[in-house]
Amino acid sequence: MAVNFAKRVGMVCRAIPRGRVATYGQIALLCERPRCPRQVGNVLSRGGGGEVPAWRVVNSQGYLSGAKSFLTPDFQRLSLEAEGVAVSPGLTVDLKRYGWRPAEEEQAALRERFKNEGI
DNA sequence: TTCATGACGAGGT
DNA sequence: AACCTCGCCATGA
Repeated sequence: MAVNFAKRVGMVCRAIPRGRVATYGQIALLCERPRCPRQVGNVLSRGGGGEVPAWRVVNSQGYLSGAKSFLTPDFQRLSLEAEGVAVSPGLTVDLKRYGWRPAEEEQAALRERFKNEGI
């Protein structure tokens, strides 16, 4: 494999601040794999390379598409609400309000870490 | 090694 | 709004 995708996904997810959410597509971009949002989901569903706050990842519409893959179906919703993220009855969050928007410096720092750790 | 499987996303109907 | 189709490609069996 060219790079360790799973480790990158884990690293990026751990960079998502408490109280914010990121989309699969966004994670893929930050992993420098722009066409792999689906693979991000694959990785997370298998545990995501270490301890990862996978509940902060939602789809491009803000929907908690992975909710049923956690220990219990409401684990993701409860986790998000516990850190201040409002989850609608339809199991969606407002990306405008809670979407993570990493500064360019933070994105560069992640790329640097990929390089340093050879992943 | 090949092959089926998706926690996706964009575009179309 | 609510489907449906298709391209995508890292995993694991």
